[in-house]
Amino acid sequence: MERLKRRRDFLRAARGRKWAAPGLVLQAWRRDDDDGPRVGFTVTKRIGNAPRRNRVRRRLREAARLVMPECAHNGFDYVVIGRRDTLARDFDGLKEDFKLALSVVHKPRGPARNASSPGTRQQ
RNA sequence: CCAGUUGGCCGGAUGGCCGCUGCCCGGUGCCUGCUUGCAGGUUUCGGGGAGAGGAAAGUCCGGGCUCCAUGGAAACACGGUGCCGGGUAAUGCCCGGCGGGGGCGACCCCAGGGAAAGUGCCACAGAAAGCAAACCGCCGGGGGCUUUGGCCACCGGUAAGGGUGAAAGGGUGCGGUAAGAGCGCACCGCGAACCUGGUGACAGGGUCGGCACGGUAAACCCCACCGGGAGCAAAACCGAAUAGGGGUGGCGCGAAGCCUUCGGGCUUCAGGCCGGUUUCCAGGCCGCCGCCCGGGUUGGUUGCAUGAGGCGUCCGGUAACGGGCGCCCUAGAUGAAUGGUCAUCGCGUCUGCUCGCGCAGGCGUACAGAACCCGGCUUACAGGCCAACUGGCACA
RNA sequence: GCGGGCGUAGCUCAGGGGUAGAGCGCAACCUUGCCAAGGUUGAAGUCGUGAGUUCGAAUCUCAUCGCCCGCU
Repeated sequence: MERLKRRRDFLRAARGRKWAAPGLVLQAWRRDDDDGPRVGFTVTKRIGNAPRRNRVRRRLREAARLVMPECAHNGFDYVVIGRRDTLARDFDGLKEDFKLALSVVHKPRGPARNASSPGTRQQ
């Protein structure tokens, strides 16, 4: 699975569809081609100090490795954003969050503006 | 056994399943080169082995390394350090000592040079805050008043007593005196030169002086010593791409020679520029200075892990540390690997049962993530281990 | 990686060794038929935290915590 490394790729994904789950936030951007899916991770300083951010990123990376081969679509760039609750979330729940977020994000168009509003149910 | 001091050490373990990043070996596909079966690069598969810390942190000091073309000398400025001796590549670090302070003690703490080089400040209170003075007092003198106890002002002598303050011009005692005073004496403190011990900081000793010299330098300052700047996103190479810039203002465009397509170019001298400033020497660069505008690259390799390295042992040294010998090689990422998950156990603590050994259950298991590399310092940290020493209690 | 700045009343800031201040805001009262404005009075502070220097520290020094900014 190819990783996103450029800042502009992250900024472009942020303009795409979003879904906030208890353990993570997913952003997706439909590219023009149909090459394999790509994924990037964002864990900000607000999450905690360096070891805590490392653990969050590693759990998200592992979840992506297990979930994406069957659920991700070609031609998409995904950005997974860590949350404070990512560490507390149990791993099976984290994988379910990921699957649900993928399915929501894949839905074509929908009511465009409130695409991210279901995420507010957490807090 | 309880309480404590100092120094050192550890920083969970095992297994199953699935993964990540380098390295080595073997196979496989592709590309390139030619010496035509080898070499190099790369894809993928299998096997082996390695993979965060005591602080990796804060970035507070000291270095290595690289660049600023480069080195030296002096002065000034700026910054830092500040008892003595030693250790070290070096330090503001470490060790040992000296002096001062704290603790019954083991032991701990101290930015600890200079206040007779100069300047500043010492609020309030107080008579007076740095130069000696005198508010209430105390004592003497002559005078006035008087209820014969004294009272009043004046002129002197004093600084013992009172009060203020953080601090009032040595302290305590005795003598002395009208009252007092280093006025005299003893002890303590202070100062000076001397002697002795020590490498030294300093300590000890007697002698003399007869008190003069308040505090503050983490106020300015003086003295001594140290310091060029930037930082691995340094820097070098390969590849790609673009450019070898343009505009504008000021100053300059000097001399000689040569060439010329008459725009100018080249050489030498003069001149200018180059470290925080100035000067000098050596050296380098070529219009100089200020402002504005524009273009390209955000790939790879090296740097990049053998180092003031670690461990063991012997020797020297009180120690920090140094030396000899032997063994070992121990992370190398770059949107950034070193993991995810499950199970069992360990450790600590609480509750219940139990005489107890134990059993069951709950909770907790820290601080924190390498980014060029070392030496220190500081800060954070669940829980635990070891050694030496101190005080107390009990027993022999 | 390198460097700089700021933490003082609810908010914005003064004060740079000697009793912590200003403006806005808040409360009470006066004024008015009522409100606003105005006036008077008042409350409100571990001066980010901890050590040190000093007789005395918001102020000077050191350490530490948090926030902000710049350069590469």
